[in-house]
Amino acid sequence: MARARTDSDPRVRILDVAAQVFASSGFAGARIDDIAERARVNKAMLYYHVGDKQALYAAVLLQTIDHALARIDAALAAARSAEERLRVIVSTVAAAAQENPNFAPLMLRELASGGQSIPDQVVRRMARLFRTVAEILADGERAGRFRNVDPVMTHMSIMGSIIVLTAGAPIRRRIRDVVGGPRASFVDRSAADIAAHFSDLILEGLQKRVPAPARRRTRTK
Amino acid sequence: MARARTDSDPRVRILDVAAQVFASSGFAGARIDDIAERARVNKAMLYYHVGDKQALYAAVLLQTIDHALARIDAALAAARSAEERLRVIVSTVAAAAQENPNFAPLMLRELASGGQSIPDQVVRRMARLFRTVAEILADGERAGRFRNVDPVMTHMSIMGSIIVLTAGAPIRRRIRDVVGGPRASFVDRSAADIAAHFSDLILEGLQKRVPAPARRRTRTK
DNA sequence: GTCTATATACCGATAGAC
DNA sequence: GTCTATCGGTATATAGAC
Repeated sequence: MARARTDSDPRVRILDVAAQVFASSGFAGARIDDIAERARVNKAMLYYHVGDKQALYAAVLLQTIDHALARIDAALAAARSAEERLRVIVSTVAAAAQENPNFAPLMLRELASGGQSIPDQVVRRMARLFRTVAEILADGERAGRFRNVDPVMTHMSIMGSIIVLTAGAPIRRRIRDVVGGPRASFVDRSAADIAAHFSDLILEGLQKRVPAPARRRTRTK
Repeated sequence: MARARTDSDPRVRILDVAAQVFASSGFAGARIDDIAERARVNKAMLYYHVGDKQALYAAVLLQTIDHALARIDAALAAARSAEERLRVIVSTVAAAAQENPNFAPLMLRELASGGQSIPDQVVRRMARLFRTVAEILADGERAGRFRNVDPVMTHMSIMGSIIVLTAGAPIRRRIRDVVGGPRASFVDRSAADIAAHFSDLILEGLQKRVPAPARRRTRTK
């Protein structure tokens, strides 16, 4: 025991491959035979080590979100102001999503099925992330930097945008082929791009601002 | 012919039920037997009228996005300024998503699978919506009302947030049960709520503005 | 712990009677 | 146009030898 959990560990390979297959085919579309073959283990061994399909899926979800949250925690340790902390969250989630291509699809599929098969362990981790963001928003508001916004709406807007932006690359590519020529920078977005543009957008949107010397008319409605 | 396409039309019932089943179970998880039974048609009749599973799925996607786009077009006809037009898009998409509970899950699942099975017809409609939003952003920038932002990022941020916000209700409910008590207004969000909060956020984020004078320090914790 | 072989069930699609 | 019956393929899961 205390064996290094490297690629030589069958369970590590299985979870790795399973994450990939579940992400691209969904739970119902994933094939145990496929996962076993690609992980170079016998199918019976897969059942022996991880259990049935549901258990495998739950393990994949837990591992995926844990990895992302660990990154966020580490990055958040150094951040101070509310603006900075929010920016760190956006850039770290974007980086984690880009680094692990399975993250966004897995979350999107769970979102689509109403999160019925999300284990409680995973829900607790999601709740922790929400609490963190809510605290940041409250801090920023107390400091007079942020407007008063609904934390739930804001948190889901942030996470939703990052995840959709990350997972949207293939569809953007198809849309570009229809919209027309090789429009510059239409498709390929690095995590840094996504983080920069989006945290700008959201931070501008949150910031308390002087009603702008009412040029002429501000609102239309 | 020229028969009214009401519930008495088997094809209408089939597409209706299929949208629901594909939305909640995904393509691989959907069962033809299930769809046929719930649409009260014989399975062989389903194949006779709509074709195989892929054709049925494509028809569902097309019908779903067409219905949403028709609403947007109608609502957009009356809007003038860039701000107003963007607000109309946000509120109409939110309303359409809330009204048709299959819309968000179907889009999320396609997003997760990279849109491989989206028919070209549907891609063209998505491209048209993108073009509309891009024009609004360009108009607003020309009028000195919006900052210069990337239209692709912005469009996907907007659509992603609305869709995630709409589809996120069940997961919010699960998170609430973990985060704690019946926090007011944590879960149930009307389309109007979503549209109002989010279009505020995005419009503030886009607006050209004078920054607020920094108060003091930022941190409480 | 590892693999082969198989139980068991289901699902998409169609043939063919009426 | 409508239905029954069924083919053929494939999926998860396990039994049992080694």
